[in-house]
Amino acid sequence: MGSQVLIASLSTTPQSSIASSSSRIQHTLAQRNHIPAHVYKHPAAILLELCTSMEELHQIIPLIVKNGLYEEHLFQTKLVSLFCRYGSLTEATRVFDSIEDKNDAVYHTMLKGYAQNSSIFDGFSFFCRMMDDGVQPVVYNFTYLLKGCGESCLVRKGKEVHAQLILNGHGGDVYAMTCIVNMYAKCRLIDDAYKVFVRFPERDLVCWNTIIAGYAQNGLAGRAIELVSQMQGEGLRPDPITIISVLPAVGNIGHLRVGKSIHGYVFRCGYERHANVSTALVDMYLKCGSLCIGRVIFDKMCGRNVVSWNIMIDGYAQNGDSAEALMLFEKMLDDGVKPTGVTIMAALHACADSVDLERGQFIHRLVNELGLHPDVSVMNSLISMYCKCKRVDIAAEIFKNLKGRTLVSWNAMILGYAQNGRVIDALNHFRHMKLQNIEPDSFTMVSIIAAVSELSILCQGKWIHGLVTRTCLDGNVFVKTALVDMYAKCGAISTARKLFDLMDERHVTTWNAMIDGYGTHGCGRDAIELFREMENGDVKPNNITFLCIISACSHSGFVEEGIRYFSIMKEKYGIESTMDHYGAMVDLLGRSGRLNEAWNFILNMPVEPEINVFGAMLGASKIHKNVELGEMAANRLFKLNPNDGGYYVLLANMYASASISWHSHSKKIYAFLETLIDRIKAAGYVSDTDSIHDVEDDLQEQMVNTHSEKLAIAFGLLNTRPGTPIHIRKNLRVCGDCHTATKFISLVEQREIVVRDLHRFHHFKNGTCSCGDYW
DNA sequence: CTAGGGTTAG
Repeated sequence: MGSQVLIASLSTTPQSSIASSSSRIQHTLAQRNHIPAHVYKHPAAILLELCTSMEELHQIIPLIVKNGLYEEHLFQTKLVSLFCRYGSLTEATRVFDSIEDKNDAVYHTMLKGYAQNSSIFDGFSFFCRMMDDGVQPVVYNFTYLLKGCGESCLVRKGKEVHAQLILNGHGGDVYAMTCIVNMYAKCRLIDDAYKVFVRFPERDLVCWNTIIAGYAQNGLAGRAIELVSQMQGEGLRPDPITIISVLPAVGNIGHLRVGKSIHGYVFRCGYERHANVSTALVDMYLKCGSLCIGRVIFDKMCGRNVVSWNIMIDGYAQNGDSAEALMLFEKMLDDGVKPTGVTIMAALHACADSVDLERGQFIHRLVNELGLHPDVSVMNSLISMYCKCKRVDIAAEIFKNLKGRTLVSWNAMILGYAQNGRVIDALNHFRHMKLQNIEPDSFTMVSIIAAVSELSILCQGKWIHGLVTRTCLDGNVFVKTALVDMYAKCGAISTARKLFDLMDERHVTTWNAMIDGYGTHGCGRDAIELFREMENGDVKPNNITFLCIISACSHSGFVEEGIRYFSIMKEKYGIESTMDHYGAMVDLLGRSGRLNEAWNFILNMPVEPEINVFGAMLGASKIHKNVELGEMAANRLFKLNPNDGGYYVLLANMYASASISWHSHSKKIYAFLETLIDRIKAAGYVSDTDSIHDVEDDLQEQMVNTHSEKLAIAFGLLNTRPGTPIHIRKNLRVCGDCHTATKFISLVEQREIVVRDLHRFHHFKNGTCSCGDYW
């Protein structure tokens, strides 16, 4: 605006009146005593000082040319500098090239432009040209290059500059050496950074801040905090930048006590007026899990910027409070704050968590309006959101059109397919990714392993294990956990345990996977033993751990133990129950036959029971043939969701009629099955028609005898060598008759048969089942 | 032209 007035007046009024109106600027310029007064006093020089955008610059240039000032070094250098600042290296270079007698200053300015606005390699090329042209570099020229080396992680180049500086006798220059420390830290060579730092003859606040930020950014939070104390021991007081550098580290290790003491210091110094300091405080509290304190600071801070909003919204999203995250996001839009890519990613995260497709699509439109579609990270978040909302089709379309896909994009898609049960698509996508020479990472492998686990096919599982080993990703704790889970899901529970035992580092999900594995295999004792081991270790159980252990107790009939776990969850670990925990408890009580207790448990729940709770009640009523409670549960179920009620009825009917008659070998299988049934009947098997009603008597036996699991076992026996264990997977609960029949088959055929049903594993061997007829 | 340090993110 100031420039606009000046531009207007420059064309109409004498120079002197304009110059007198900007005496402060003129004074600054006058200090540059090597510049002739007629140049620095010229109004065009003042205009350039006030210039704030490329548009204004383009308006000023004709005036400079018209006044014959274009030949003056001051103007040439200033133009090069401004073009660089506004990001146009082309125009800067055009001005630079047109200068016939270039002075050192314009070389230095051009170098700065290249180092900051172009690839660091262009910076080095220009540096070489400058040397060839006989221009001697000054110390600060190296600092431009060092910054670029740090940003691009170019250690080799950085070390060259380091050597150059030492050779030129700048080893004691605090400014240059601080740049070196920063460069090593950014290149993740924090030890090298520290070696340079300790050799400083005198340490000022800036170099301390550099090394503190270096440790913080390299994940060494404790060391960063330690250095702040050390710095204070040397009589230096942390400034806002020290605070902003160290707080993320405090948050990362969740050290609330240290965070609070820093907060106290900030308060005493009055630093909370700095928006960035308050923002860093909010971030720290959120990362330490103290959402309320973070929110209070956020609500009363002045000068909230988009980063503050982003941190707050993401804080809620990360803590699972999607509703509050989205509420805040809308408030931000209402306040007229323009979202950035980070905002959008946090909001999409919240949409995905709450499976809110409608809002997700609104944000998708917003992405286009804001012109954020070239941001690959934002597009990756959209892919994840659509996958989570079961719209893999839309996600795949976005992926197809995505320019500059990253590994994250591929991972999001693979995970999406895996989570939506599209195992084949997941594997195909993985194959395409490798064909394009994109190297998988631990995230890729976790998704692929999870997808393969779905199949419950042991040989596939072993194949993926081999693949993981070949890609050298088998050291990652999450990959190993996925493998433990996979072996358990493929029925190889002892292999799972062997892998678990071999792990030197275990995450809470690792324990959960193993406990759940024992649970679904009916090894309740092992699950309880493992939980005890966990309680004595360093890893704290979470709400999923309790879900696994309660369900393990349920599968093995350890009702009292299950009840105890449910109570210590809240009392000892302060973990609140979710709807899944209530469902697991109803299952625990109901399955063991304590149906009235289960019903009372539902009536006494502090929150409204949802579908899963009544579903468990209905299932238990069915097992124990309690029609009265079963109907009550079913009624509540239909009220909550009529469609799901239909699903349950369908489930019951399908149970009796499922078959694999489509199979090409069906005739052969049916014939074989007939002889098999005869053989097990000879061994004492009696067909149970109890579970089928409304069908004519003579058809009943035939229907039961052709249940899908019997057909599948027959298929397995026909197609594998004698003695090979047979793995069967069933998406419903195994029926009583099939269970009995399978026991007999395992005896007469001398085969180990592993059946995975909707809830658990059954290991049949020599006429008995691992579930002890309890499931 | 005339130098060095900082915050959000799968």
